[in-house]
Amino acid sequence: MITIGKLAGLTSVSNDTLRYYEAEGLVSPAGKSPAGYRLYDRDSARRIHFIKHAQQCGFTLAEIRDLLDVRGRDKACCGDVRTRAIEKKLQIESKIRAMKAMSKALDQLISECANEKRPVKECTIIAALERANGSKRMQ
Amino acid sequence: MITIGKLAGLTSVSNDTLRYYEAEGLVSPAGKSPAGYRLYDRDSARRIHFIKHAQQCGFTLAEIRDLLDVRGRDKACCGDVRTRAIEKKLQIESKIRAMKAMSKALDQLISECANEKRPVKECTIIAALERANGSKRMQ
DNA sequence: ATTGACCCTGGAGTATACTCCTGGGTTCAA
DNA sequence: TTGAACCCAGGAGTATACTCCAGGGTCAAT
Repeated sequence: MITIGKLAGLTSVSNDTLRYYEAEGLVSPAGKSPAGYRLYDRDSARRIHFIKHAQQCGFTLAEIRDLLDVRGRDKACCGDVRTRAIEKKLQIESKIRAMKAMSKALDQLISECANEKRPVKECTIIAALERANGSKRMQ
Repeated sequence: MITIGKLAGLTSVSNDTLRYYEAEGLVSPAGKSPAGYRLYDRDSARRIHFIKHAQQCGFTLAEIRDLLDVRGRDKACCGDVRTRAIEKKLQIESKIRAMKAMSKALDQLISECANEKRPVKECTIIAALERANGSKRMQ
């Protein structure tokens, strides 16, 4: 059983973040000392690592709470987890598409700008952004 | 000169958003009626369209305020705008790379999961996320 | 006994881009 | 003249994931 500071050091998150995770129902200490200090066990550390890695995979804390819940359920099967992973991957790919569209729109704007010295009044980038009905490249 | 509601209708943003933009220094009405109603001109509509399109290109409101500022400066040249567009494109591409890494990590997790019916205790996805030191695919 | 490092609760603050609400004044048509 | 539709200011609320603070208690070593 370790105190909050030790767990924080072990997992590279702050004490505040651990308390925040507890408030959010993600990780609870295994017990409390007589003085009211939080005491964590090994599973707590596993849960923190789980949270951090899931975040790196793009899951929000709410989704991670759900995953942790599945992880703790006896009747749950691998497919329950897999479904969530696939769903998240689709979300991420959709965001990537949106960002690629932005990147492409910017490319167009940048390449259309022939003369950097031109006064801003004649700037093609500004003009393109002002146009009432966005051209095809901006949706 | 049109009232806020008309401009809102013209540009497909809400009255509240227009007032918010004003508070943020993005668009100010050209004047006010005796009763204190905001009165907008044609340039206001152009500015709103500008804001919306720049948002679609991934610029934040703070960056857009800066772009609008450049747009209004006589001494500014096209290069000032172009530089910002290039910078934004780099930011977006960096985000795309991060999201592709997430997508790839999820792919690995999903493909490693051989048996969907397996109980969650043996779930390879859960296990991978718990591992203390993330594997190569998760950085 | 005291010092410093640690822990506690509860609440506020951060960033972004709005949205909604309260309580009131204005404009216009019937 | 009255009612609907519009406008105003000021402030609070939304989501996300923390971070920081005040004011206090606890623990180990000296």
